[in-house]
Amino acid sequence: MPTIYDIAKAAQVSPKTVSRVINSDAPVRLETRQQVEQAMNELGYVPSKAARSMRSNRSGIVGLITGAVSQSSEISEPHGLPDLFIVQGIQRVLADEEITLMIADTGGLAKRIPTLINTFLQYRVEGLIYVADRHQRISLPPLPQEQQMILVNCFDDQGTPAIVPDDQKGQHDLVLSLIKEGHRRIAYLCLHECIATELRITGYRKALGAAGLPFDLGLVQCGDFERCEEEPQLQWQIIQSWLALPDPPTVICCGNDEMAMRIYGVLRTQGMAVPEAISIAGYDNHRSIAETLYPALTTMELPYESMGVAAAQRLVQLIRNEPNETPTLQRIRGDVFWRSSVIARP
Amino acid sequence: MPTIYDIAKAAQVSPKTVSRVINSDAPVRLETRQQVEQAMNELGYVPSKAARSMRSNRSGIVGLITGAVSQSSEISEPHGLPDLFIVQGIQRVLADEEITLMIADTGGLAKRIPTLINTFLQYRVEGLIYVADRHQRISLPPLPQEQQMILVNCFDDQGTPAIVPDDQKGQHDLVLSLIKEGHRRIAYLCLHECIATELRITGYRKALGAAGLPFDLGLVQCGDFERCEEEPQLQWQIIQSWLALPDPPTVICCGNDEMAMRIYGVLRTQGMAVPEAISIAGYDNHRSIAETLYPALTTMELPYESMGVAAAQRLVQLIRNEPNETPTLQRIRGDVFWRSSVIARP
DNA sequence: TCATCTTATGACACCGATGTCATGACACCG
DNA sequence: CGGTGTCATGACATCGGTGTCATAAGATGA
Repeated sequence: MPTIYDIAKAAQVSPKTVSRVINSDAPVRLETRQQVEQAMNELGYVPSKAARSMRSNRSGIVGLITGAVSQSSEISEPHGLPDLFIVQGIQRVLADEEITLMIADTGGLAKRIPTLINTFLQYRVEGLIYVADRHQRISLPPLPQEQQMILVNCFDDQGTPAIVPDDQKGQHDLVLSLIKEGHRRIAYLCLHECIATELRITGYRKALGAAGLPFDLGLVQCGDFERCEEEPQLQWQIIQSWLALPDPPTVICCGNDEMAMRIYGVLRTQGMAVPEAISIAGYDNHRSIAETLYPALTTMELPYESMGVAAAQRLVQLIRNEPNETPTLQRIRGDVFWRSSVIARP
Repeated sequence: MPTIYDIAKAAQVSPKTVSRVINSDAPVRLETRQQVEQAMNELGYVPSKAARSMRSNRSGIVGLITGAVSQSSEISEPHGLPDLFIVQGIQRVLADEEITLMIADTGGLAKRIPTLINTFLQYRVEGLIYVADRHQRISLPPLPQEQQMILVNCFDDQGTPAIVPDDQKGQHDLVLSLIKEGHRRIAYLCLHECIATELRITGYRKALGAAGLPFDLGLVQCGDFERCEEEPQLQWQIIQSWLALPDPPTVICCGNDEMAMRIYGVLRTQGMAVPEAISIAGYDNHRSIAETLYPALTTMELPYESMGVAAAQRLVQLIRNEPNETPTLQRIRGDVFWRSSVIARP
C-alpha cells in the first residue's frame, strides 16, 4: 500500500505538499495539485487512519457493546424485538457524521464486558455505547475520566446518560386508543415481572383512570410461561376465566407481539375468531410478526430505532462538547400501529 | 491517556523496557517488571492500537459490509431470516482469534459500497466480508491486490471465495423427511423467482424422484404476492384448487416461515386445522416464528450461523496464508427441524 | 586471567501522517 | 528602491509504539 512518500516521489514534490492536496488546508498550485492527484490515482493511494489518528488524537471510531448479536441463539430465552434495530438507528446517525462504528458482542456473558471495553480503549474510541437487550438497571465497570459513554435500553446509578423506551406512556397510549374505539373492558396479559411490565401496568391503569373506567385487578394476568409445554393450556385457562366473567373483556393486550402470535393460535384452536370474537393487541411492533400475522396485529411500537438515533445524536453532542440540556434519563415514545386485529365496538 | 514514555518515566526505565514488559518478547528482571507493572496500573495505561498497527503493519481488524442492519426498515421488502445470524457466527469466530470486527451498513444502497470499502482500507483491515441479504450473484468493485475478501450468501464471477446455503440439498432433505413420514402428495408454495427458488425446486423434484414419486407441476405454485392486500385470497385460491384435485396434497411446503405463518392464518380463517386437516412446513427455521407459532412449525434450517462461522474460519485461513483446499463456492447444509405442524400419514 | 557467552537494558531509527516554522518568488505600496 | 505581505513549497519534529543494534554486568569455560 503506497504512502504519501511514494506519492511525493512520483509527483516530485515533498510529502507535506501531498498532505496539503489531500486535506486542502493550504494553497497548492493547480499544476502541482494535478500532478499529485494523478500520482495518487495511478498508485491507488489510500490514507492510513492509524497514522492520522495518532497525530491528530482523534480516532473517528465509536464502540458499541451489545449482547444482541448472539443473544437469540439461546433457545430458552424469551426474545422480544431484537435490539438490532437500536444499532440500526445508531449506524444511520454515525454514518452521516463520518464516524465508524465498532461493534462488540458479549455473547450473553457480562464478564466479557471489561475486556471488550479495553479493546475499544486501545482503539481510542471517541465514545462508547452500551445497548441492553431489555429495559433494565445495570452497573458497568468504571471508565477513564474523559471517556464519553451512553447507555441504551438501560440505566445506571452513576448518572451516565441513558436512553430508554417510555413504557408507561406506551401502554397508556395503546389502551387509550382501544378505549377510543369503544372498548370498555380491556384485559392485559402481561410479561413476567420486570421494569417494563411495572411501567406498562401503571400506564394501563392511568389510561383507564383518565377515561373514567374502573381498574379491575382480575383483568391483569401474567401470560408469560417461558414457553413451557403447557403454555397454551395455561393461557387458555386465563382467557376462559375472563370469558366467564359477567362482563367479559372485548380485547386482550399482550405483553409483546410474540405472545400475541401465540394467543392467535390458542384462540383459533378453540374456535374463536380474531378479531370477530375478541380483539388482540400486541406490543413492540415487531414487524416480521405484526405485519405478517393474519389478520395483521395492532400493536404499540417499541421505538428502538428512534432510541438508537437519540443515543447517537446525544453521543455526538458529548464528543463535540456541545452543551445539551437533556435529562440524564431520556425516555423515547413510540406510536400505536393500528392494524386489523382490533375492531371498533359500538 | 498515558503512553509508554509516561510509564517509563514513572518506573525509571526506558520506553523499550516498558514495551518488553507489555509484549514479554525479551527477558526483563523481575524487579524491573514489577516496577513497570505497578506504574502501568497506577497510571491506567492502555496501549494504542494505532501506534502498534502502524509499526507492525497489522491492524487486527476485519471489515464487514452488510445491508442487514437497515434493510428491514423498508416496509415493502420481503424479509426472510435476518442475515444478522450470519454476523453472529462471524463474530464468535473472530472474537476467539482476537480480531476486531468493524461493521458497515449499506442502508440498502449499493452505491455506498465503494465508500464503505474505502473506509475499511483506510483502517488497513486484514480482511473484508460481504454479506448479502439473500442468496444472489453480485459484482463488487475491484480491490487492491493483496486484500483478502470473502462473500457470504452470495457469489461473483471473479472467483472470490464464497459461502452460500445449500438450497437444493435443503429442500431435498425436507421433502425426503415428509415422504418418510408417509406423505405422498406434497405441494410447494414457493417464493418468487430467484436463485434459492430455482435450487429448491430442483431439490424438491429430486427428492420426489429418489422416492419414486411423480413430479406434478401443478403442485408447485408461487405463493409470494409481495404482501399485497389480496394475498390471503390469492393464496386461498391456490390451496382450494389443490384441495379440489382428485388426489389432494397432505402437506404444503412454504417458501419461508413467514409465508407459513400467513398460511396458518389463511387456513384457519377458512376453518381448516393445522396440522389435522393439512400439514404445513416452512423454510429458514426463523426461530421467533417457527418456535412461537402454535402449533410450532416444522421447517428446514437456513444455516446462517454456520455460514458465518465457515466464512470467518476461511477468512482467518486466508489472512494467515494457511493452505486450504476448499472450493471457491462452499455450500453449507442445514438440518430439518421437526415440530408439530406436520403429522405422519399412514 | 582472559575470551566468550548470556542477561538486562538503553539509544536510535522508523511506521505514515500532520503541525510548525523557514524560505524563496513575486506583487504591492509609499 | 526597500519594506511588507501573500503564495507556494520544503525541512523537520512529533504522535506512540516496536525493530535493530550497542553496551555493560555478570556467568562460564579453557
